Amino acid sequence: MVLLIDPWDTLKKSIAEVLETSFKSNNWSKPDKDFSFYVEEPPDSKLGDLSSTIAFKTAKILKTKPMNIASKILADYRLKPNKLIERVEVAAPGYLNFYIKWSEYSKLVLDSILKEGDHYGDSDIGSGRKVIVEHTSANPTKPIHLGTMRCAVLGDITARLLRKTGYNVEVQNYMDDLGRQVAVLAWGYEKLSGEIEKKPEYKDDYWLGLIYTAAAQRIEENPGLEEVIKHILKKMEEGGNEYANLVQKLVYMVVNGHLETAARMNIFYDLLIWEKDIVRSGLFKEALNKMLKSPHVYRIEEGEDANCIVIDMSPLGEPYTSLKKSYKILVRSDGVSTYTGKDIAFQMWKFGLAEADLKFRVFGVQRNGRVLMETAQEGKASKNFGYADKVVNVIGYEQVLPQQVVYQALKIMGYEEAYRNSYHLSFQWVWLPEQVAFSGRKGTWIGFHADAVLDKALQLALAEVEKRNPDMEPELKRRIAEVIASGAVKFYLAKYSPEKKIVIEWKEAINFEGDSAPYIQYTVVRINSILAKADRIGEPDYTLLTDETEIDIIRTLSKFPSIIREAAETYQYHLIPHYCLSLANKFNIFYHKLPVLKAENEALKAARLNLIKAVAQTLKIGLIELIGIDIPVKM
RNA sequence: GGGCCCGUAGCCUAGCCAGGAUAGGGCGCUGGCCUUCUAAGCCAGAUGUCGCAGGUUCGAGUCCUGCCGGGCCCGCCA
Repeated sequence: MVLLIDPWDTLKKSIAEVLETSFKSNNWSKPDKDFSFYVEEPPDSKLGDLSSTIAFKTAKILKTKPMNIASKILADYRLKPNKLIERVEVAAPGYLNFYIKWSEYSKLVLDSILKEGDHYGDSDIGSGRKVIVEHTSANPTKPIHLGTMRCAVLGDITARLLRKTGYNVEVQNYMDDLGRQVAVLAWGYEKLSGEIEKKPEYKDDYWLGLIYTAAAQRIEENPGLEEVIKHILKKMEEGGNEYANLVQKLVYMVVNGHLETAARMNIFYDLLIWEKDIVRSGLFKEALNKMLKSPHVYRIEEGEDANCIVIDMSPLGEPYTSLKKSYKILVRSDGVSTYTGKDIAFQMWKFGLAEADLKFRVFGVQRNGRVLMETAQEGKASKNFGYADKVVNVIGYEQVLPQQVVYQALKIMGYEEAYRNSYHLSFQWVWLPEQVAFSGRKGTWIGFHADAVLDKALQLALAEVEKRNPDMEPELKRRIAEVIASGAVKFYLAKYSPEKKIVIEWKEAINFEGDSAPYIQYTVVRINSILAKADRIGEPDYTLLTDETEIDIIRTLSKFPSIIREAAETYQYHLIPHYCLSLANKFNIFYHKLPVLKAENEALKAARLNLIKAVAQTLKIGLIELIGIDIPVKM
């Protein structure tokens, strides 16, 4: 049984109780919302640790001045004090300020954290339900660039956070191996691989990316080549021929490159899904038959869209009724499904609403020791994949409407539950300096693909490690530099709110100071170094932790479970990086002010040792477990 | 034409969903702190019409309306 301790929430609830008790005993009419809604944090801890503005909000209904209401609540509180609250004050023009009894609360917080260990912050919100997180899903024609990497990072943190909150998580990476782009790559490989030489230092995905970009440009200049591409596409669809085999080979080369890059950032997957297998599995046909049972899915008989099968979105009202056509085409007049159609079918499969004849086999073992599976016609059927209770698709913001269409389609077809449990985690793309967009075709990715950024970061990190630890053995230096470099880049992509566009700035992307992963890593390394010097921790007396820097740490520590829950429930994953920064900062302030090993007495020393141990432990959960950034042994 | 997202100091950003007390960080800048637990750190300082204009409210960065600037979406493309 997982312990579910949330000290901050406990505190807020007990204050809500104070409010509720007073309202009841005065026979005041209840406010609109739950009492805990009226418990907030004052801007400055001098004004209390928690406060309430309930007196303002109910003044009108109760026909009394806020000051009177607040005073009455205070008087009622005094009749029935709470053991976690030191005192309550009323401040003009009607604030209620609550001061925590730190001698009690600190012990509660630190005891629970040390007892729970790595499980601090765990919850059972998911109660074992299955969630599928799809992310990355990059075109397999070039290496992953920073934009795609942002998608991967957001998806990775989503998966980690959902695991922490009690979900059974399956991470999928969807690969379009039938699209025009791979046909272009195949053509380029045939015609240009002599011209664009593979140098030994090139990774496969980088080399093929160069070929793809050159090929795309060549084809753009020679419209006549379009026919050749069409021919390749046809062969690919037929399968079992030279082109189909070539494409498979190339796509595997690229995807292996993607996986290697992702692994550098501690990002791993459970299942690779090939579009080719989806198409051949009969999934779409099966799903379409189910869709056609809905009165809102039908074939158009006349007009410009004659012979198309469409889904009528008009029952949903705005914004669909104001589209040019209030329906979406699922099957073209030539019988081929559209992207939207396929996407609806795929989403149905994720929820187990269409089973399809999908087969699976082992793709390989990842660096973290976990097996990666892939769909394959030669594989075996399995019920381990799909059948999700909840689906999170991490996809760019430009697909907001298409994704909405997919989810709404589920609703229209009567899959209300699936509709409600579908979430599109959208994010803005990463832009190159000078606001240039990433483009595979134009080759703007060259030099800004994730590997290049990581390599550049590694170089800089190595120089820093060298400067600080000249005598360290080279292999260790390199390992430490790698952890610092990849951590810095991953953190950079994780710390911004997803709807914010990122324009790459080298100084920010490869930053080892300030709001960065190395700042947090350094903090943990620092704590570990102190802990290593302490032979044994005696009997702590937490009531001695009275300095504001100590109190501030305990306060922040105690909020961790609440932050995790909020991040997971509202999909605001950047809350985690920000929390880690804030906790690290609070420790560093304390560190510069007060001694640990040379504390005035043994009981205080033990209390401080446990305090910093709790900080290190919490930062490790945040950084390693939730963001997927390792911490070096030394810095 | 309809819709979505962003606009907070020279630069980057949190806070906006659930309105509250002097708008938090970081980079850069100025000045301090390593014979004392790792200076990738800490302290002090300067820098703000929270895009603009109205409105709602006892109270607006936060809610509503209109506008401006930037990005995006509205296909028998994916």
